[in-house]
Amino acid sequence: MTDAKKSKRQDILDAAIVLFAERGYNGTTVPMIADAAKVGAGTIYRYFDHKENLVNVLFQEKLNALFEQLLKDYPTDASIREQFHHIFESIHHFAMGDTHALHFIDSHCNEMFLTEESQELFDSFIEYISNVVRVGQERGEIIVLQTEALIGVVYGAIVQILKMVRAGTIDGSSPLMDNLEECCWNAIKAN
Amino acid sequence: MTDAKKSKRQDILDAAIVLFAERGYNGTTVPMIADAAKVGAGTIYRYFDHKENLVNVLFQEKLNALFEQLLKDYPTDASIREQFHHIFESIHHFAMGDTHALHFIDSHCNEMFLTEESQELFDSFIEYISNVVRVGQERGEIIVLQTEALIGVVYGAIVQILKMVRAGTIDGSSPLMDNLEECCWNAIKAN
Amino acid sequence: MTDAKKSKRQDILDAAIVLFAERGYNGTTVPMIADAAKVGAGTIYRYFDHKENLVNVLFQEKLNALFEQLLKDYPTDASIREQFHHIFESIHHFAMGDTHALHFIDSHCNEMFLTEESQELFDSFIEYISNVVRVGQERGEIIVLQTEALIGVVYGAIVQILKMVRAGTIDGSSPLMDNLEECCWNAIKAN
Amino acid sequence: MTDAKKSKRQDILDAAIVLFAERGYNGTTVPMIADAAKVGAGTIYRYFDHKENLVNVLFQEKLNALFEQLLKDYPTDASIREQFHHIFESIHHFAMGDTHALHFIDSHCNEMFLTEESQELFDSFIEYISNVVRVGQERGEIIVLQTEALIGVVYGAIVQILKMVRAGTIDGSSPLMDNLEECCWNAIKAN
DNA sequence: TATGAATGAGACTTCATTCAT
DNA sequence: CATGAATGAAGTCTCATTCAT
Repeated sequence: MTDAKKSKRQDILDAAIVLFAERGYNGTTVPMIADAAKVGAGTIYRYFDHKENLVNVLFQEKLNALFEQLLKDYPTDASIREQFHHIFESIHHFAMGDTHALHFIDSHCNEMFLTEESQELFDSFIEYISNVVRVGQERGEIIVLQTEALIGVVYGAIVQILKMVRAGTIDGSSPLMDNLEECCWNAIKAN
Repeated sequence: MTDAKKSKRQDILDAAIVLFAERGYNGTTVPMIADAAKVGAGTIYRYFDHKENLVNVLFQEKLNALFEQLLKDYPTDASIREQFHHIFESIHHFAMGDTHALHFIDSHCNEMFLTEESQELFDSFIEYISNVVRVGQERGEIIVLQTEALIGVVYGAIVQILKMVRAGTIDGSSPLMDNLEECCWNAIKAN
Repeated sequence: MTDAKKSKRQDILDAAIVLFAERGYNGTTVPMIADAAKVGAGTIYRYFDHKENLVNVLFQEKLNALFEQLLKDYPTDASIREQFHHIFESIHHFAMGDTHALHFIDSHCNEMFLTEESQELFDSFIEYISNVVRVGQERGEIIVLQTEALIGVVYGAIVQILKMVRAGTIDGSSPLMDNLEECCWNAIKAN
Repeated sequence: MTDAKKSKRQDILDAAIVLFAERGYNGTTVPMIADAAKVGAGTIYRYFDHKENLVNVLFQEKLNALFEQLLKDYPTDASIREQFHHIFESIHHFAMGDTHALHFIDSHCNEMFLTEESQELFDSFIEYISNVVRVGQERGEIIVLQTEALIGVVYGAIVQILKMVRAGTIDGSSPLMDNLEECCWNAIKAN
């Protein structure tokens, strides 16, 4: 009771993301979630139509949170390098604050149980970054190669780094992360 | 009988890897595999003790194949840049020849149903590349940062690129891939 | 709801013992039990970990009930003949009250799926009777032959008689049963 | 090869009876039998239509063997006591020569997979002994009680004794067995 | 004749979902 | 609202039986 009484709905989401991140959607049972959330199994169905609904709600909420983080104080008028810094830092900050969210998003973003809405949201997230890359290419700050490919390089690198932070393989604090940001930038910067 | 007489065991493995890559281990049922392999469900159990055994055999076979590809004509005495080229090209070549294998490996390498043997094989694969990075750092060809982190950057980038090739988002042929190799190298090269 | 609200657990046990007694453990399927108990197949697994657990619980419950019957009003200080009467009557009474229990116990007491606990319970039951025989031998009331063999004679005879009562071959009411008790006693009495 | 090369059919029967006696019909798989008999699983189906056929053939062969043993040198004109001796000895001898047969017969004689023919054969075996008891009752050598009940006492006792011999609990050699025969006789003799 | 790989029906068991309390 | 007992469809796995060799 120290922490107030968050709504059951939130308890369920909080329990589910940990399990989905660790065991995957199909490896996680509804009773597992209920136990972890300390609610009855039936209660989950008061808040979510079914398991697929739950995972989609979770996916969208987390992606929206990441998106929000990204848009917060976005340096629209800054150089692409500075925008890149903001993006990297936003994702990093997001992953630090919500240990399982980024891994959950990445490991579920291609699953067939995602609704069109979920997929579109993910696409729009990628698209947002793509635009930055495209502008960077136009401005000569970023190497001119197929945009999607560059996104892949950077997205893949960042997500992998943060997975390793989550796993404890590497440390997620500033000095190293700043250097890794530089690495990622070096991968796509012009020249 | 027109085409050949591949063993049923291979039919099963071939069918399973596609399904595991597309739907994940837990999202794939044994009857699905049997149907795709055009064998009876019971036949699968002649060749594999259980589903977990099947996924582990597959994981190890594919990882060994990747490893072989990597070791084939490995330029031990070349510069780290040339070794990096060989590694990138090997993985690329492997992914081109076996569409689902790399994605299967990457999406299952942290699952709890992998046996110790499977995990150790994966670790030894990562370790092999780590050593290259380490030597590169000693020789001043690669930036000096925590080795694991650099591996993460490069591994994440490569795998993500090849996932996108598999998905058809980007084209896996030479000119682009050579450039992407350069991008990855730029991420970790000294200076 | 007219009749009472026995617990599902008891419904399952009641259905299972009939089937196990009639068809044996391996000849009885879980769906058979579920149908007979008028519950869903899954319900059985709320109360019992697996089929083996169910048969062991049943074995121990019935054996404990028989043991209780045996110990109830046990004439510790009476003659061995009187103790024998009590034993015979207890088993008879038990078999009359629970048609399938004795046959179930006898036909499953050597099966490999019984846990050590189940086997020990059965052994302790036999041991209890053995002690009576031993004392009878010491007191000169019972013939001096290997105790186990005498137990076999009497146990085999009683169980077979009660199987035949169950099958309807013979009638389980007093006059005949009293005579059969005398027969069994005659088999082992001294002189 | 020391022992000649018995027919495969016999190998199968020999392997099957051991397994049926130890694990029951339903607890024994056809591959188990094939392995124990050192034949291919398919071979079993050359000699027996199906598993049920096998168990019925076995049941009838063993019962016929027991019957033969019983009829061999049967002392038709002797006293009932002497006939009883012959019966007891025959069964004992049969059980000694074929370790698993009696237990197999007893533990399968009420199963639902027995054909009518098998059941009738068993009934005729019991009937044969019943007639002896009946004559004994008429002659005043055996107590006058429902014949079936007396059969039950004696049959139950004998079978249980021989099960215990098979299990090694008691020793099946002469001095003890003669005494146990006397016990069984005492159970049913007149006065 | 003998084999054992192959099959698929059916066994045991799990789990998403419902519903009486 | 919340629960968790109950359900049965569906999953994993076994095994009696067939059939190409």
